[in-house]
Amino acid sequence: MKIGVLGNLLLGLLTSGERTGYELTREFDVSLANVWAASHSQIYPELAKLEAAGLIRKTAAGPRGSQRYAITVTGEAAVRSWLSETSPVDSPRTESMVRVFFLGLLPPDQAAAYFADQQKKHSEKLERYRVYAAHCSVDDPETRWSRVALEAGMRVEAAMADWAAWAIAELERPATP
Amino acid sequence: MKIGVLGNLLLGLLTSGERTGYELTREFDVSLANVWAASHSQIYPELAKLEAAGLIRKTAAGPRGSQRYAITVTGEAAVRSWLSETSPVDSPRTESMVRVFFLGLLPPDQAAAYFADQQKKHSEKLERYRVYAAHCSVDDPETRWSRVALEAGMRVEAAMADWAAWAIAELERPATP
DNA sequence: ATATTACATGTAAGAAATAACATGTCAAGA
DNA sequence: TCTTGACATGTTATTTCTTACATGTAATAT
Repeated sequence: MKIGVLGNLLLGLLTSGERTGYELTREFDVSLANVWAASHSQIYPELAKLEAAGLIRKTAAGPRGSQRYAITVTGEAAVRSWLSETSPVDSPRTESMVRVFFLGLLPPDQAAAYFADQQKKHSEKLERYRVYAAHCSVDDPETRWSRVALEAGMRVEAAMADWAAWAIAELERPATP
Repeated sequence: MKIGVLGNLLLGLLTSGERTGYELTREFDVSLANVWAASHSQIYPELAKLEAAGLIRKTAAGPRGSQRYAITVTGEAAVRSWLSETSPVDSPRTESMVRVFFLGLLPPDQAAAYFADQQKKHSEKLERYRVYAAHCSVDDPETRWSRVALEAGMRVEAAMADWAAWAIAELERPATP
């Protein structure tokens, strides 16, 4: 039974305490969505799979038929081994960058509009990250790693917003021979 | 017959001239792989699908059973409409950032080693981009959009390399109360 | 009372992606 | 001649992801 990134991500979350599927889904919606998106229709079956593999187990049943899951000793070993014995493989699927390659198919004003839109989106995301980062600190063991991840997000969004501004300026600039 | 990002990407490439499946595959390997990865086992069936939809057509058959494809008028209309009438949706799948959230499960030296590894990888990628960017120019209509995309890549890789260095420094720094 | 919203968990169908299997051509060098 | 490597195109099985369908509970506001 092979566990992928989503499975290990769920295991990782459960190392910091028990959760229901619903709570895990919400954690994806609010913070994890920026690095790895997943909807409840993926999460519930994955939890069932992890349970079948003995990596998590059900603890108490809550109010509205909610099921609380806790990580098992085997599960903790699995997530640790994933972290220390394998290397991350990022395979990019960045539609917004794909489009850049084909902007020549659009009239120049539409190409410029594309970058303006990108600049806006990245600036807004940067702003959201900044607000969130205010609640985190590398000195707080609770929020330390979120803060480190946010730092990457903020730097990347700032870089992308700057890039979009650069692109707009470059497109306006008369060609230098 | 709905065309996804991969299909539109292939159409986009074919707007700049006829290609074989093999040539398209290589273009993914060398440059496009940085924004959208695809292997030949995805590309060949997708080409068949695009042909069935009348968006591309076979032209000459080359040496080793190679098939050359050209975009049709319908195909060009399709890729233009994709560019102008839809917005990009980037859903992140960044395993390397996922892992950051769980570095607390590893001993501190292994966490630091993770960032050192990330710094190395991003620096190396930046270097590769720089080499490639030397062959491109925004003033050259042939390489203009590659150059713009590369600019984003270089800024992001630089930001990520800096981030990794920052993270290492932060982890070494004694906590400020 | 009733309606709405948030809580809570699933399944099913289809699309997309990965890894593996499978086959064959042509050129260059040993 | 033979072998290696680059060229060239497919299929199959599996996993992963998205979208939509489907159901029901508890709290709050009207």
